[in-house]
Amino acid sequence: MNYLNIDFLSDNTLEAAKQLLGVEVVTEINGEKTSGFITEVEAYLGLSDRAAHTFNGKVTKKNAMMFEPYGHIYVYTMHGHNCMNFVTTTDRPEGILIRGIEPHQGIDIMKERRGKETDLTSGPGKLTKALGITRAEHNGAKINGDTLHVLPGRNPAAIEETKRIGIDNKEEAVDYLYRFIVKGNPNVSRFKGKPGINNGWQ
DNA sequence: AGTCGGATATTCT
DNA sequence: GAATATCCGACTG
Repeated sequence: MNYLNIDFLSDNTLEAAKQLLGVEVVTEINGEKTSGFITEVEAYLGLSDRAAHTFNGKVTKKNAMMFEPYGHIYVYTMHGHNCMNFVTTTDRPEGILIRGIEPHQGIDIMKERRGKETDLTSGPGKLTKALGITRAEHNGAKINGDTLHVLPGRNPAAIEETKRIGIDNKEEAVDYLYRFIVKGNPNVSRFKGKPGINNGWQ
């Protein structure tokens, strides 16, 4: 398979986050293949970012994976949901939260896992469930390893930058424009309005 | 269309 | 015992 080269995750996390938009994420679990194109991401910049789990270099058992080199996957649970991050850089605890994808392969399987027909992957907890991402299987795994890989996918027509979601009590960090979405794609958190032409893809 | 609150489970203090 | 990078249904307008 021609997996996507992920060396672009090694340096600048904000740039890497934008480049992830449109990338196809594929999981294959018990022979069931599911995938989707990334539509929404958020960057978390380690030491200096008050909203990050690793702010000020805090290390816990939960966030230890953020200190691994780029290409590792960090999965944590909260409120009973899993959230998936791609770890970036080699020397800093930075990463990118995958918040939304557009379903592509195995849509029927996703509907079954989600127990509903719509809004399959428009949020970080939703897409991990649709793709079958679990802490036990995927935390600490590597991108393009046994359980998850990425393919080139599509290109966004335009990228929109917004404030991040769900960090209202993080003081100055609430204003950072570290959330990137495919403009006009409905598979993102709190989508309002009408989808753009071709769902915002080129 | 927008806001609100309860459910939820794992980790950390 | 508190906190949390969420989700969904039930309200109101």
